[in-house]
Amino acid sequence: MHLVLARVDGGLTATPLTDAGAPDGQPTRLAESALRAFVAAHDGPGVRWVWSDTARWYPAVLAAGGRVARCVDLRLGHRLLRSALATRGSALAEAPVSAWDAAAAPEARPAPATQASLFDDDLFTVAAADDDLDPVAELRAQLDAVAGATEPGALRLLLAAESAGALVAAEIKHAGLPWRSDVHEQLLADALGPRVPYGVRPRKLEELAVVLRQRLDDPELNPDSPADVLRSLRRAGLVVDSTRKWELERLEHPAIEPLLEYKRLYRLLTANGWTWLDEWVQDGRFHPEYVVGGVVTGRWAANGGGALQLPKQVRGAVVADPGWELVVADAAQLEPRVLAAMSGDTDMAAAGDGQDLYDGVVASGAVQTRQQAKMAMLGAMYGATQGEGGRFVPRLARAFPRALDLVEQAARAGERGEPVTTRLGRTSPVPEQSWFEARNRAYSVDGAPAMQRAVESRARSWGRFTRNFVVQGTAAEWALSWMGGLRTRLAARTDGPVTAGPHMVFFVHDELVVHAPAADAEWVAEQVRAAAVDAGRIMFGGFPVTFPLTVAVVRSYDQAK
DNA sequence: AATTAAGGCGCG
DNA sequence: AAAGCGCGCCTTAATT
Repeated sequence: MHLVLARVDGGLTATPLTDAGAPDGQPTRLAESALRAFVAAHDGPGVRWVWSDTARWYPAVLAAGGRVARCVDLRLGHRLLRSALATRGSALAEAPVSAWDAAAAPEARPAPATQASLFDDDLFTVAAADDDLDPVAELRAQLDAVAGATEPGALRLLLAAESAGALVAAEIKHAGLPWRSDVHEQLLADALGPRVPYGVRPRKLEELAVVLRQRLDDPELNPDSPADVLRSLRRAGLVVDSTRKWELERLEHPAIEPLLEYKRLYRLLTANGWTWLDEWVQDGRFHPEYVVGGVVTGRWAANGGGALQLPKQVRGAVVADPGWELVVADAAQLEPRVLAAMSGDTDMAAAGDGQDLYDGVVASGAVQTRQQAKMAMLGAMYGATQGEGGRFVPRLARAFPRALDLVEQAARAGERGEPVTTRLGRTSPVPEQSWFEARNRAYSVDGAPAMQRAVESRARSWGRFTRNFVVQGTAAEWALSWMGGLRTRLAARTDGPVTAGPHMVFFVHDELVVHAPAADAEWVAEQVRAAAVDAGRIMFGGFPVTFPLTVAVVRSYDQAK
């Protein structure tokens, strides 16, 4: 059954509906402070909590020590179904833009918890009223759209996975990634020197700056300014177009080594230095705010703190609590495996069966080395035409025609301005109107050749986007299925708050970190693997593709891999 | 003073 | 001239 939560003048209603959306009893009226108890009393295997936005409703439940098994995130569903090819023409897709199309309003932040407010009902405040949103009507519209869709089963999986992901994201933010500030600070001191106030150059950087000015014979050089550095390098007689790392690495000059070191440390300081630590780590936890579906392909984005760019350099500060372990799991060569499965390429799937997929490609004879196999595979999925990647793509196409044909077809569709879809039906955007207008103009009687070249270039660019969309998006669906399944498995282990037992604390596209009591760690590792097997079946049925993981049980994140 | 663009680099 | 995909976020430099 569905239990639809809504906010009405000063309180909440919970409206029971059947799985099909029909009335299933009287709505219950309750006070906001009663939500946690109500959830605890009514949650169960057959229940789906329906709400406007997980990010607005669920934090209050979590803060009160509660949790839910399943939910329907209406705003995420709305966005998927409005744009999906499979629901084109549905009432939901045809309706004018409404409040459901707006981004979710930010979560109402409870006042900082004081000793008194910890026991105050105000802490459980959910969110401001969504007066213009009718979740019951919206749920029915979504159920109707799915029922009339060309592939309702896939869409149901997609919606369930997206909503499960929303629960995971909220729980990760709630629990936080264990973070040892003292370890981080030691690491910064070792690399940069003693802590300095914001705006002051740390000792190690200052020393490198002195060396740079001397070796470039430029006493005024500001190494923080790329334009300044570029001028200085050219004055020293170096032929260089930018100060990008890969370009500098090709140069022979005594200033290059300290310059690269300066840039490396400067990056550490500005991205994950003392300022970051002060702003993002509280009470031994980093609380990443993920944006579910924040990337067009369906990948998550992150808001603040750079959760999806956590440098390997600082992962040593991620340390399990005493008596706990981190279970770090990484899906090996996820995207090529997804491509093999979605294209039905049994040869490519076989290349990855029970081994590193790139090694399997080498064993197939298509290329000579693992590095070539990797470059070629990435090149095929990204649309490389030149360089190391582009060079070996044709060999891959001969060895694995079905897989390569799938991405090729996606690229052609994109070049024509058509949408493409993932395995479960997430649909790519189409180019802006101006893209089509420019194309039509270029191919009309007065289209200049330069104009046509520009248009063709834009078309190929969009084709590379759609080429990658189908693979990256389907991989994101696999990852959502993996996480959602793991979440259910972990939840069955422990009652009570999410953080009482093993729980997810970090996620980066194809990698997961679970914080687990030491006694549970091996069990968790098994569950992580089992969830990956489940995800493969959910997405690709009986197709013989495997999704091997590297799983490590470690004390700190840097010890994995 | 505030906003936008460009350069650059971290992650997958 | 074009150049393998998707992001977020830091800084400096340019613009309003």
